Amino acid sequence: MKLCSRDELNLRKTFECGQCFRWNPLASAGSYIGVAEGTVLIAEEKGGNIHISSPTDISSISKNALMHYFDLFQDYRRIEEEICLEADKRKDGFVRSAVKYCRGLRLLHQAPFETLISFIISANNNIPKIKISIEDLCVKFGDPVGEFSGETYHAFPSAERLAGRMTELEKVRAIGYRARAISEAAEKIANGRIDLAKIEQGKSSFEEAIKTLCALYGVGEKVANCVALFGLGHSEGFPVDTWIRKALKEQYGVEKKFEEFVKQSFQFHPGIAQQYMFFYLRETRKKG
DNA sequence: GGGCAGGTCTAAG
DNA sequence: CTTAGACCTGCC
Repeated sequence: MKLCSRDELNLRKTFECGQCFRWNPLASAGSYIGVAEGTVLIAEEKGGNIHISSPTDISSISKNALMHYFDLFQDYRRIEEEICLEADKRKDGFVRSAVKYCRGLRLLHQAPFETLISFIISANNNIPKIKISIEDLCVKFGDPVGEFSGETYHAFPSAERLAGRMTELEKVRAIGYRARAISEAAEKIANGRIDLAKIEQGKSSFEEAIKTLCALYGVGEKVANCVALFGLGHSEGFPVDTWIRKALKEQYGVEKKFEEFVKQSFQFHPGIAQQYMFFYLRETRKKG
């Protein structure tokens, strides 16, 4: 189905900016395949538009759901302007450059549990290895949801599926010591000790969401901010990782109390601004 | 083969 | 409250 104009959504930037780990490029240029909303989906550009299809039955999935998943109900032109206006006030050319570079990048609304586990895995790790672990996790614990080009695709496993499976979790490729954090999080969610739905945007404050997430073993400030932003819809999320930390130091001379500075300086769409900076940094400074 | 990777935990001042 | 070390493991 036709989703939107290609001006509104850039697939490469959206899928490769580091917010998600399960969308991969297909052989046909510019197309991506991934599992989202419980289905195998293919995203491609056709005649100036973005189309979504599926090798399986896609009838259960509404255009509305996809619009929400790709954050298409938001006006990114206006968001970009507001970020730039704020940046201009402090003569911040760096953010303006990042915004310009990232046009078409959208923040996805990803499944809360998948986001939580994915970013627990991301700690002290690198992207290729994160993807290996998540893929292996899905193959070993997730339901098969479709095939394409001779390959089977799997859904992200539920908390119930992962709870109490420590021994098997330890065998997931490249997982290492993170198995314990995944196991504990899955158990707390499966038995209702923690309810991710209750800390989504609109149902709890951002601060409450961060506090709840940080109570989980293996979840610190950075991971909590990623989960709040990418999985729970909290636009205030502003993950401070090694790249952003370096930028805050180089661009603004900030070396500590990042949270304070960020709250003061990025009042408009902090999460989107952060993702723009992150992707801009990574793309322009690959390997030094 | 040592070092690094979208950090977090723990122990100690 | 701040800070140093350890930490699974695939890849360079």
